[in-house]
Amino acid sequence: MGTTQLESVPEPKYWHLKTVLNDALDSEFEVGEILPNERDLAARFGVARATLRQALEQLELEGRLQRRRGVGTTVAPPRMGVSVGPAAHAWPGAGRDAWETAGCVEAVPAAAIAALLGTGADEAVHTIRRARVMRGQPVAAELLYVPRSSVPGLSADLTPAAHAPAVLRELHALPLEGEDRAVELGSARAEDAKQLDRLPGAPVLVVTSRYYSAGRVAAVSVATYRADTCKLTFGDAGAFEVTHHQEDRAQAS
Amino acid sequence: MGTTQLESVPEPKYWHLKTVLNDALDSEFEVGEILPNERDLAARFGVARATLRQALEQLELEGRLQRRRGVGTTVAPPRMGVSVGPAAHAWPGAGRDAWETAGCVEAVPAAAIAALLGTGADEAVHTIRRARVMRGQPVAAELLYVPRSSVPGLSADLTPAAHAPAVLRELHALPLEGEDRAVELGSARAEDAKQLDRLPGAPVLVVTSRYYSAGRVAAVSVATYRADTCKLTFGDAGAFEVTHHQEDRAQAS
DNA sequence: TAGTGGTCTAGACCACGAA
DNA sequence: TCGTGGTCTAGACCACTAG
Repeated sequence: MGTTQLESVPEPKYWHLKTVLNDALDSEFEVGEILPNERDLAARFGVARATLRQALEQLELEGRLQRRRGVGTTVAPPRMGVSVGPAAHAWPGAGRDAWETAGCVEAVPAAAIAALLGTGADEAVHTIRRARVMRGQPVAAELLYVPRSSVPGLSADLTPAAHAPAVLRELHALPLEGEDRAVELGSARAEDAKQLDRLPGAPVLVVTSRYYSAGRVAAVSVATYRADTCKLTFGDAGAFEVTHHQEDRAQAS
Repeated sequence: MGTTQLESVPEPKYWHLKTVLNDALDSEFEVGEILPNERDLAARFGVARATLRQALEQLELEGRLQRRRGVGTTVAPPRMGVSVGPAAHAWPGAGRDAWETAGCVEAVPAAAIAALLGTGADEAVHTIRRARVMRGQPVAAELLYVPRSSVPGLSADLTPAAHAPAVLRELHALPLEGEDRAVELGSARAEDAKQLDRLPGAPVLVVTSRYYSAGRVAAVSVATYRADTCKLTFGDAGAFEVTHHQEDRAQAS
């Protein structure tokens, strides 16, 4: 036939639904506004609830929606730009960063962490758990590993409350020579999820950083950022001022 | 009662299933090996196929599995470390990077891109579509936006084949003063998905870069990386040599 | 207690890839 | 043609939040 193909690859329902909802969010809803519940929405669009949920899941992954059990689905604000350095080479937690220390223990890290640190397989290191907070929301859960050899001046007996601050103080006194970073997609484990106020399995951006001093790795940080609410920024120039909504429209066009 | 709670928060089946499968992948399967099909696996674990798929989806998101329609589910190799600069300040595509130009047009970009570039809302810019290939696999689809004012020396009439190389040549001749970067989670649109050999909606890491020259934004790049197969690396030090499997075990411990 | 999202089931059909 | 993963349905029950 001489006619053009109408739809050689028929679009899945949930994909079309996602587009429709995305447009509706731009034109008919305000940030923070609550959507109709899933059963009503599914009925309104004439699909099964599971199909609707497939569309909602994608929109949540893209940071357009926020869903909370027992509450409802709300329109998410634009993603927060979160600087993850290297902003004028600095030790983690130095400066006026909103990091909150949640605890500190000395423990043998996982094999992969020990490999990054260059420590022995059975060597205990200072392990500091921290939370990063922006605009009153937790955005990241971090585990900071500091070998004992990096902070030799540490006094032997410390109260739990004094432990983390003392390690950080010693660490910040070292000359920082360089840093390394890697970013990959992961899913939140139970402990991190709790700290991030999300369910286990929520998508996160895992940032693994190595800090160098005296030609060695002086510390390693594994920080898991909420992928739905955060946009990680790198580099020395100013933060991107474009809003998330504009970027979405850019992608859609 | 004086007994401790057994499970105040009962673990979802798919979550437990994911753990079991993850361990099995480490101990009983080789990279590239094909798993039993979903119907058999579901029956073996005594769950519905949808529940099994929920576990498989998470494992695929974490880069442990690769699923292809009509073929089957295979054990994925460790994620590739992909450098996304700033590696000795360089224009995109300079050096021996495995970028393949797919096309080039002059078009008015989306409003968000125009805002990043600082161009007028109706101003056409050179738009180059490229693919980044590593180890024979496509890892990223990129759109590179170059305003006409950044490459004033460009001859007016160019054949389509000569267009992109000419723009890149002019761009690389400029002095690069700095760069900006942001990383966020997104889902692949149809065009990018095709280029990445994935289905639309596949999770991607969107890297937005601004390149500065003469105090202005000389080019903007929006690159979407396959989130399942890529680990983005930043910084000047050598690449992380830890394998993905080790990292997974580190997370799990 | 009522209403929300989260989990789970047992089916069905479709699109794709390989033989 | 056959087996695979991808989509979709119409239910059900559970966990959580708020009033």
